[in-house]
Formats: sequence, C-alpha cells, structure tokens
Amino acid sequence: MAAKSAETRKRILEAALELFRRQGFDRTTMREIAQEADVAQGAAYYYFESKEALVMAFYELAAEEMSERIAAALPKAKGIDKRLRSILDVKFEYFAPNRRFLGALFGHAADPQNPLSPFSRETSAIRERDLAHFASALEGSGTAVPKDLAPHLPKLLWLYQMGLILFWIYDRSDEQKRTAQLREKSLGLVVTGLKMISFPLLRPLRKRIVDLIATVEGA
Amino acid sequence: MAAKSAETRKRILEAALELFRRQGFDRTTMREIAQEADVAQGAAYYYFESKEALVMAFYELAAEEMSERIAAALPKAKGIDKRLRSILDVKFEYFAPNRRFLGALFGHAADPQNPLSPFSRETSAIRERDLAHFASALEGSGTAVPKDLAPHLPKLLWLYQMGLILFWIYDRSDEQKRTAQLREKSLGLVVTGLKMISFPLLRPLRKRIVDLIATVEGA
DNA sequence: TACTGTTTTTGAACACGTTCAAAGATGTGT
DNA sequence: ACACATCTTTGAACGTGTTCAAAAACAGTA
Repeated sequence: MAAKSAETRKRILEAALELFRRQGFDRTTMREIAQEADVAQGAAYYYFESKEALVMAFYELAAEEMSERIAAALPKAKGIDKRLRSILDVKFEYFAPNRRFLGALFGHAADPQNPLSPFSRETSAIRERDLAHFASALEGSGTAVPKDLAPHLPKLLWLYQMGLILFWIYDRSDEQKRTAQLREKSLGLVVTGLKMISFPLLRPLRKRIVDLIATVEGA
Repeated sequence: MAAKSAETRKRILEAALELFRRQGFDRTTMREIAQEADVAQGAAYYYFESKEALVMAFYELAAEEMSERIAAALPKAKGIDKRLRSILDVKFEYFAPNRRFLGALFGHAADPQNPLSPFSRETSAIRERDLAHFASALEGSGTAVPKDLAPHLPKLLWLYQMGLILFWIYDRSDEQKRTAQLREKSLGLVVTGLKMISFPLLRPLRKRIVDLIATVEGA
C-alpha cells in the first residue's frame, strides 16, 4: 500500500518541521519527532537518511513551491530591480515562518562538503533551478549585459541573494529591519553596478573580474 | 603545583591537535584524545570546555604566533600589495599543516552564533588583533584612502583574506594551485579597486557603498 | 486459506560528546 | 604533624543521532 507509506512519511516530516519551527533544529530530538508522529524511535530513519535529511526534504519542498511562485511573479515585473525584488520577496515570505531553524540549513553554508550547504552536490538540483530564475530575471528585463560577464551573472546574483538570506537569518533587529534596509540599498547598488560594468572605459577592469570569477568557478 | 597542571593541559592539547591533523576533527574522539594523552575520559573537560574548545585553543595559539610573524614581516614590505601578501603568506604557511581540520573552525563560518565562527563573540579578541594588522598594512603603505571609506577598510581586507582562506580550505586542486592563482589575481584587483575608489568621479558611488557597509556593520 | 517474498515497524544497542559526584593529590595555616 | 581547603583526576552515567536484527504487516500466487 503505497499511499499509507507516503502518508507516514508525510506525518514524520510534518512533525519534524512543526517541532523545528517551535523549538529550533538542535533542540528537537529524533525521539520527540517519532513520538509526535506516533512511530517508533528508529522509524524516521526508514524514510529519511538522517536528521539533516528532514531539513533537506523541507528545502526541496520549499524550492518546488517557491519556483512556482517566482515563475508566476516574474512576468508581472519589468525592470531588473523589480524582477530581482520579486524573487527576493517570494523567498523571504516563504522562509519567514522557518527562520528559526533555517540556520541548520545555512549555518554550514561555507562547507561545500556538508550536504545541507547551498554549495553542496546534494543541493545542486535546487541550485540549478534557482540559477535559472535569475537568468530569466535578467533576460526579461531588457538590461544590456556585456557578453563576457553574461554567463556568470546569474550565479553572481544568486550569490548576492544567498548573502542577503544569510544576513536575514542572523539579523537580530526587530522584525529584521536591518535586512530590509540592506535589501533596498544593495538592490540599488546591484543595478548601478550592472550599468557601470558595461561602460567601455571599464572593459579592462571587467576582463580581470571575469577572469577572477572563472578561476573561482574552477577549470 | 601550577607547572604540572599546565603540563597536563599542554599534553592534552597536543594529543588533540596531533590526532586532528592525522585524521581530521570529526573522526577524532575525545576518548582517543584522552588515551593519547594518558588521562581519563573526562579529564579533557577539566581543561577544555568542549571538543571545539580544543580547536579554539589552537586558534588562539595560532593567532598569537602569527601575530608576531606578521609584525616582523610587515616592516620589510613597502607597497600595499606586498604588505597584504606578506600577511597572507604568514597565514597560509602557518595553517598549511592544519588544513585538514581547519574546516572545523571555518566550516561554521557563516553562523555567528557558533563560538568557532570567525564572526563570533568568542573569537572577537583574535579578530580585533587581526584587524589591527590590516590597518597597519594600510597605514604603512603610503596608499591614499578616502576618509569615508578608511574606517571600514581594515575589516574589508580582513573579510577578503577570510574568503581566501575559506577557498583554500576547500580547494581540492593539487597543492591548492587554484588558491594560488586566485590569490594573485584578487590581490591585483584589490589594489586596483583601492586606487579607483578614490577617483573624485566615483565619489557618489563610494558614498552609497560606505552607507551599505555601515548598514551591514549595524547601528 | 496457506505459502512466499517484500515492505514497513519496532525497540534494543552502539558510539559519541558531555556531565558529575566521588576520590585522590596537593597546598596552607596552625 | 595534623586538619582543612582547593585543585586535579577518575570513570560511570546521561542524552543524543544512528544502526540493525528481528518482528510484524502486507501483497501476490496457488
């Protein structure tokens, strides 16, 4: 009975997320999750490889749902600033209730070995889809982009957004007001930067930057 | 007998670092460390709050010793590029044998709550001293720096260096060749960037950047 | 229904980092 | 020398994430 199995899996995941939201990732034990989901201690491990895999499952679900919302929102926005903002809006709105435990996902951000890192092999599918959104945000905006920089821009914007989210997660000001400020100011700078980097006068500098990016991206 | 106590502490720390270097942080157990140091299981906890505290102790020792080396190397270098390079040289040389387990220190880099993070309260003393080196590297270089940006520059350079180290830790190319490339190219860009950002024409842009930085740094 | 193979569920057991009460060693004042 | 206090050491025990062999439930076939 495949339906029953899926049902149990869902019950475990929901119990886990509920507890993660209420008391954070670290404070929640696998035993609690099992109890809340009315299964035995080791049951969760039949459906999920590890405690972190539960967060990963959330991340995959979130990516799926946010992807739809972004695809729906993008066509309504024209300029590059508006288009970027609408992507950010979807993400922040979606992540808001889960801010408390998202640190578990982004806390290991710097370690590409960690499965939960946004840079890991395990999250590459999600990352790829996300990159496509930023590519599409650029394409549909009518913004002129230098040919040499163009292939790297989606990833740069993705990185920018990742930095913002990271800042937001650890932003302790009321209602994350500082993140709101940072978002407005940085968005403006991103747009200005995009315009400036196209100036013919800056071509030599741009070449060096592109070369640097290529080095970071690897052979 | 204070000497004996210090001796035991040292023995435990050295056993730990030896094992960390040989088999990494995660693969080393506290029981192994205790055994290697010829003490009981719980003994390490009398001298160190936690397993991570052992890494922190290394970091403090490292900061101390690197600080001396940097202070000795800086006066020999003139230009800002050479001065920055000598700081980087000291760090990479010192960290090289420990690259394997430094991930334990920088893996949680993004999480300022984690004591081991370079952004945490616990590492602030080390960070502060480090910032002073970058400030001194700038001052002694004769590089003209805009007044508004000046107070932020040490931290920016410190961040830049932190990024390089992070890249190095996870650089899987032979002998970390990619990091070497990245270091040369990025150092050049940093110097160019410093010159450019002083152009009067770029003053409005600079103002916005400084404002952004101030937002990130917090009220 | 009875048999067989597969999927799901269970809870005891493991290794780990960590805590802690108790014992032992050392130092100090009389 | 003795008593007392402080510093050091010990190893059992705890809570955690995780593993696993065994049991149970289920599905398909006869």
